[in-house]
Amino acid sequence: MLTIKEVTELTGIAAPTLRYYEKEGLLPHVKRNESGKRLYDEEDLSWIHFVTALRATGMPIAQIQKYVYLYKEGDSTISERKRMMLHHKKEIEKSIRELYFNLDKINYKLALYDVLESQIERTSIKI
Amino acid sequence: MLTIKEVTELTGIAAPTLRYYEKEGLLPHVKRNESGKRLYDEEDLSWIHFVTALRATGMPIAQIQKYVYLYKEGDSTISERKRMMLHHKKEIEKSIRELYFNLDKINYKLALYDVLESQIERTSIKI
DNA sequence: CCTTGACTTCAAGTAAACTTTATCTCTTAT
DNA sequence: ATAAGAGATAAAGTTTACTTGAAGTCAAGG
Repeated sequence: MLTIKEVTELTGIAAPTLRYYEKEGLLPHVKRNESGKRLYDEEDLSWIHFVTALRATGMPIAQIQKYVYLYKEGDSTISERKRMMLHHKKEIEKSIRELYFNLDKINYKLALYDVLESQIERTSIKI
Repeated sequence: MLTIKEVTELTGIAAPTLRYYEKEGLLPHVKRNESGKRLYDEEDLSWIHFVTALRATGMPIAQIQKYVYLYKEGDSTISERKRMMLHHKKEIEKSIRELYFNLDKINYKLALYDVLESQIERTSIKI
């Protein structure tokens, strides 16, 4: 069982953020010791990693809340949770496609700069 | 020359957002007619598309402001602008890599759901 | 004992990027 | 001549996701 400090060191997530996630219901079943301090086990850690992956891929807190709520409901919600993940997978793939699409535009801009710089170079030689 | 309404229809960007971008200095040289209404030409449109690409790839407004400021300074800032674009290109590539990395985790989760569902199916058949 | 350090809670504050609202002006169709 | 519709400005409001601050609790070390 890890303290909140150990978890911040292990995950890089700030303690207030961990508390915030828990308060918002993103981290089910985090335990406490006798005096009320948080204790994280392996399962908590894997929830944290999972939530982090969802956040890093743009899933809003509210949607993760809903997912965790379904998780708590038990096995009867498995197909809905799977549907959520499938949908999110498609959203990530869409984000990646859009990033590539816009990356192309940046690369085009960079190519223009190459042309511009070589023009300036040639001009300088002429002078 | 297009009115702001025509530009919103062409680009899908709301009029207040176009005004906001201009006020923040992201759109240089947008002209006005005699009565003060905005008129956009081809160059304005390509700025709008460029700014949109930068925003869609996560560049903050403040950084775009700086870029446009450099652009207004003239040719002497070409190498710095190119450096900015190169840096941003690397940031986009990093985002893409991170999305793929986290997509893997989602796919792993989905695979778990497949296993779970087939288990439930088999259990049902047994009963 | 008592102070220090690591927690706790709750409320308020922050940052970024828009968006909305209120008020005003101008052009045009009736 | 006037009412509607498009557009302008400035200021305030909204949303999302944290982050910070204030105030209190508790166990351990000097």
